[in-house]
Amino acid sequence: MVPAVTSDRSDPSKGADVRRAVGVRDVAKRAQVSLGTVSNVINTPDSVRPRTRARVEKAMRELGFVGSRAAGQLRSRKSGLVGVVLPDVGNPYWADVLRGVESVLEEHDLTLVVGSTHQDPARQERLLRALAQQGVDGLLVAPIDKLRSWEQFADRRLGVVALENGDAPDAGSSISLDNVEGARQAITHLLELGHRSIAFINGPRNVPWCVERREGVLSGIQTAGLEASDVLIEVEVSDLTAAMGITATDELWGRCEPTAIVCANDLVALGALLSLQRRGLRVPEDVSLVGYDDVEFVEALRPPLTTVRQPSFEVGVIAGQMLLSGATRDGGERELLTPALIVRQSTGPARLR
Amino acid sequence: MVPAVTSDRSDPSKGADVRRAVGVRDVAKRAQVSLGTVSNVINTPDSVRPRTRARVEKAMRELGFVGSRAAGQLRSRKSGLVGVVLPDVGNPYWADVLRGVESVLEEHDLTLVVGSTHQDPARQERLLRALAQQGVDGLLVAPIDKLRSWEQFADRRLGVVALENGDAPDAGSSISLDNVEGARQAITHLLELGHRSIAFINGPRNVPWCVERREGVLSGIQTAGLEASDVLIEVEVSDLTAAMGITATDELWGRCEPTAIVCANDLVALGALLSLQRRGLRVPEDVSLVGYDDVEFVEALRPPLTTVRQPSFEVGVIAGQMLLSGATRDGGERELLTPALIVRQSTGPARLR
DNA sequence: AGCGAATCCTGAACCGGTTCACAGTCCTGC
DNA sequence: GCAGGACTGTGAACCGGTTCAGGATTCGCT
Repeated sequence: MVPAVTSDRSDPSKGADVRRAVGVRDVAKRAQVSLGTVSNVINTPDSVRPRTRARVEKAMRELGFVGSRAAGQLRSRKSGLVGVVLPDVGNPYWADVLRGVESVLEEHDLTLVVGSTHQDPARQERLLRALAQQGVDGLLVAPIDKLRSWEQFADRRLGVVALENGDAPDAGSSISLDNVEGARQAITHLLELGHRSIAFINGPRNVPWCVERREGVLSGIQTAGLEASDVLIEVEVSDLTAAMGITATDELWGRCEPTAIVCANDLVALGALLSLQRRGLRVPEDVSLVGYDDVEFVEALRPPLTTVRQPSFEVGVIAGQMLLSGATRDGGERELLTPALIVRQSTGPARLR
Repeated sequence: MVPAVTSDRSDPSKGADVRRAVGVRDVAKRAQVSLGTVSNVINTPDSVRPRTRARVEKAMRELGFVGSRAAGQLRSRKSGLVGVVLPDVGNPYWADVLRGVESVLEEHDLTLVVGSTHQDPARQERLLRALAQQGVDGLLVAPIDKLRSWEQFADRRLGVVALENGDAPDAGSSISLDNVEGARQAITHLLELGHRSIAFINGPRNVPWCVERREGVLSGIQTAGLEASDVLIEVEVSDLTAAMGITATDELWGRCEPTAIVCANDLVALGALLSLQRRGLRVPEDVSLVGYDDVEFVEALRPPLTTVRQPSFEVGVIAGQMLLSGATRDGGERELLTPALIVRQSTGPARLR
C-alpha cells in the first residue's frame, strides 16, 4: 500500500517541518487510516466504527490537532458563522438581544460575528461586505437604512432575519416591535398630563424604527386634536448614546424650555437626565422625561424612568430560532410584538408657566 | 448523472451555471488578464498599472465579485480575524472596552469575533477552540481562570494580548488595572466612615481580578488594624450582573444586615440598590453602597453611586494598539493603569446600631 | 536604434478539510 | 455455499484566492 503519494509533504532534506500545523493527513497517518476517515470522525462520527474512531481521536489528541475551518468551508460551503449587525452592542438593550440570539445559536455550534453600525450606513456597508467575504451562513441584521444590500445573503444556508425592519422585507424573515404604538402611548401619556411643549430627541431619519417612533408621536398628537407644529420640538442626534443625549439636551435648553422630553432610547434619556440635573432642574417637577426600551438600570435612576418596555432577550431568542428554522426563504415568517408603556416617576403633571 | 468531471466550470449543457459565486478566474477572464493580476489588484493595488487595475475593478464591479476570505486564508495563512474574549459584552464596561478595541482595529481591516465567557471556564474553552479553528490572527482575552489554554495563540501573526490577567502571562502582552489598589481605596473609604459591618459581593474565585479585588479589600481592613473576620461578610455570585446582584442582596438580608456593601462591579451594585430600595432601605442613610467600574449610568442613579473609576475605552484602545504593534512576542509589553475612587452620594457615615 | 534595468503580468502549484464514487468486509437468509 | 444488502473505509479531485519564479513590456539613456 501507500504508493508514495504525489504531493508528499515529508521533505527528507529537512528534519521536522518547521511551522506546519498538523492536518488531517498527519492524523490519518498516525491512526493508520485514510484522510477521509479522519474527516468522517470529525463530521459524522456515527458513520465510523467505534474502534476506528477511538484510534483517530487518540491520534488527534496526541498530535494536538486543530482543524482549519477555512479549508473545510472552502469545499463544504459552510462556515459555521452567523453575522449579527446591530445598531450598538454597547446599548444594554441590544446587548440583551444579542444574549438571546447567543443562547439559541451557541448550541448549534454557530459562531457569532457581531458588529455595530452606530446608525452609519457606510459602517453598515463595510460590515456587510466583511461578513459576505467571511462567508457567513446566515445574517441577522437590524438595518439602519433602506439600502437592502443585505439581500445578497438571502440564499446563504440560513438566510436572513431582519430585526426592526420597518416595512416588510423583500427577503428573509423579520421580527419587529410596534414602534408606532409604543411611541403613541408615550406621547399620549404626556399629553394627558397636560404637557403642551414637548421635545422629541430622535435618531437619524434613515433608521426605520426612528421613523416609526416619530410617526407614533405625530399620530398621538393628532389623535389628541392638536397640531404637531405647536406642541413638538424635534431634535435629531446621530447616535443614540448617553453622551449624545447630554449634548442634545444642553443645546436644546439654549433654544427653548419644554416641559417634557421624549427620547428615542433609554440611553439618550439617561443623557438628558444628567444634563437636566446638572442644570439644576428637577424631574418630574420641572421637566417630565420618557425613555424607550426599559433597560435594566432605568428603574434605579433618580427618578425611576417612565419608559416603553420591549422584550429584548425574547426578541433575540425568536430571531435566533427563525434563523435556525430555515424558513427564511420564500417570504419567511413575520413576527410583530407589542411594547408597553411603564409609568414610573419621571413623568408628572405639566408645570404651569 | 453529470459525468462531466472536467475542471472546466463553463458547462455548455446548462446555460448559466446555477449557484456558483464569481471567482477571481471569472473576473480575470472578463478583464482579459491573468488570475494572478486580479489577486494583485486586491492585495497590492500599487503593483498594477492604473489602466489594468481600472479594467479589473470594472470587471469586479460588473460581476459583483465578492472574494472568499476562506480561500485566501488557506494559502496566505491570514484570516483578518481577531478574537476577543470578554467576561460579558452586555456589561457597559466591557462594551466600552470593546468600542476602544474596535476603534483601533477596524481601520486595519480586521474583523472582530467577540464572545462572552460569563465567568465560565467551559465557555471560555469552547470559545477559544472555535477561534482557533477560525484561524484568528490574534487574540484579545480577559482570562477568567489560570488554565492558559490561550497560549496556543501566541505564535499567530498578531499574538495575544491579555486583559486583567492577574500575574504576568507566560506569553503575549498584557494590560491590567491595579485591582488591589482600587478595592483598597473603596474599603478604606467605608472604614473611615465608621462602617464595621461590610458585605462584599464578589465574583467567582477563579477570576483573577476578583481575587485581586478581594486582596485589596482584605489588605485595606488589615491596614486599618482590623480583623477581616470581624468586619467582612463575603458573598460570591457566579455572574456579575444586576440580576445576580438583586438575588445576592435579597439572600444576604436574610442572614444579616451590614451597614455597607461593596460590589465587584457596578452592575451588581445596581442590583443591590434595587434590592435595597424594594426593601425600603435608604442609601446611604441606612446602607452605604460602593460599585466598581464607574459605568456611565451610575452618576444618574438614586443616589449617585460611589464607585471606582476605570478608563474602559482607553483600555480597549491600548489593548488594540498592543496587538497591532506586533510586540506581543517574546514577553511582550506590560501596562498597568491605576483606578481612582469616585466618591458620590451612595456612601455616608455608618448608622449607629 | 540598441541594451540593460525596472516594471508589469502570467499561470501552475498550493493551502488543508470535504466530497463521493468505489472497494472491501461482515452478516443474514436461503 | 453464495447472492444481496448494510456498513466501513479509501483517496483523488476539488473548493478559490495567493504565491512566486519566470516571461513579456516598457522605460531610460547612450
